[in-house]
Amino acid sequence: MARHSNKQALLDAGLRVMFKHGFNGAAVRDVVATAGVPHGSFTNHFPSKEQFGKEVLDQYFDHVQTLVEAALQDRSLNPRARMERYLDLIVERLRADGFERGCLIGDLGIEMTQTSELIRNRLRAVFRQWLKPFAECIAEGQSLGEFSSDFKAQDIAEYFLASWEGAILRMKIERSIAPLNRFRKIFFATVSP
Amino acid sequence: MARHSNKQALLDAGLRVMFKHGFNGAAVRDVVATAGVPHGSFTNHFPSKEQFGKEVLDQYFDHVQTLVEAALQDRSLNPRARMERYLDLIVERLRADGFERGCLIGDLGIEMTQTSELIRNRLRAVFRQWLKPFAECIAEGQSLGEFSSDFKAQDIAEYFLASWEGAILRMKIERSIAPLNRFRKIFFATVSP
DNA sequence: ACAATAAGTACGTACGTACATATTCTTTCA
DNA sequence: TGAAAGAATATGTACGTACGTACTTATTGT
Repeated sequence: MARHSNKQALLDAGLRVMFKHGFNGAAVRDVVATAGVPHGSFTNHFPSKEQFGKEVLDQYFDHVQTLVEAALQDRSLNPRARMERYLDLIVERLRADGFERGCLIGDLGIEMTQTSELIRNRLRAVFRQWLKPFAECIAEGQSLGEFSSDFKAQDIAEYFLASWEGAILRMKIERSIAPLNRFRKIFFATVSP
Repeated sequence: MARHSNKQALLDAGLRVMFKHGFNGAAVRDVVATAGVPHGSFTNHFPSKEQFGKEVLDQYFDHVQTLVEAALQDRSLNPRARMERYLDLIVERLRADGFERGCLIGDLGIEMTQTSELIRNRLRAVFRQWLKPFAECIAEGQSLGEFSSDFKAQDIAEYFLASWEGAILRMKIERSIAPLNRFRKIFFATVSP
């Protein structure tokens, strides 16, 4: 497969178009035009638009995981600072998009859970995998006294990611960084021991 | 206007169809079929699908506001108990839908902020109005020592509603009440003084 | 009488997908 | 090593359906 195959171009374009118009609003014709590839390539590589969406999600989550690793595996930082670092990385990207785009995981979670079991099940697996390093990080933080031990580390991680998605939602509506900063400030202050 | 005019039937059906398929996935034909009214009624009452979506949102928010008032104006309860009561009322409705439907405000916030300034601006106004009674309730709770005074009441209210939307998002993916309960438990425990 | 609502149909376009064919890449064996 | 065979990818077009909206005429209510 070539370095920049049509399939890869379609996945990249799909991410961009789905970010802007959502899954239902992302027409296959828009995607192939954005990718600059002929129409037939879509049919060749993807049996359906639903499967295409699932693969776009997979690729997006791969990218998210590189950010998670970059932040949470930085042993030069304490657990809490690692999580703040993760938010830094995400905010950097959200700012680059003018706070117009959010998170594809949240976008598909809102739009597709009632119409595609394929994507809903993938999202469930994504969350499970996404949470794991955060739960571990928080558990370590608890043993260092950085996080309250009133709750299970897993529960705090779930609360953290879900609330973060809520903050991004509000960010999209306001097109402002304020909801993100508010979340950071209150979350870290309130989950301290 | 009759008690059950076609316009009202369309708004009701629109809410149902948009809950299931989102705005882009809600075809006008599906809406009129669900409403059991002829096709022309849609054109008569709404200049565009976008305007229709905005009116569906308005009506939905009217309903949300009745729940806010029912809970937050119950002076027999303390501020914190009033907010828990609000969550009770919402959870009751979410459970009735098998945790498949979420909140239309969040749904449109994810799907429409990049494609409809009409709806985005309406959502901004909705949030402003939605927050107000919560900020007042929290301020009262702060004076009673029920909420931490480390943050402005307004900021806690924003954090509360945004994080709640995040919990609903996760609920939709998992089709489970767990994310809602987790939010309640951790939020109220952590924003205590 | 007039305005508002109801109703049916039709238009031009956009949709996801199917399909036939051409080209490129990979594997296999003399 | 090199050519033939087979698989994967590339490409253009066409199909049947669904889309949002416009338009004309009827009915109701004041």
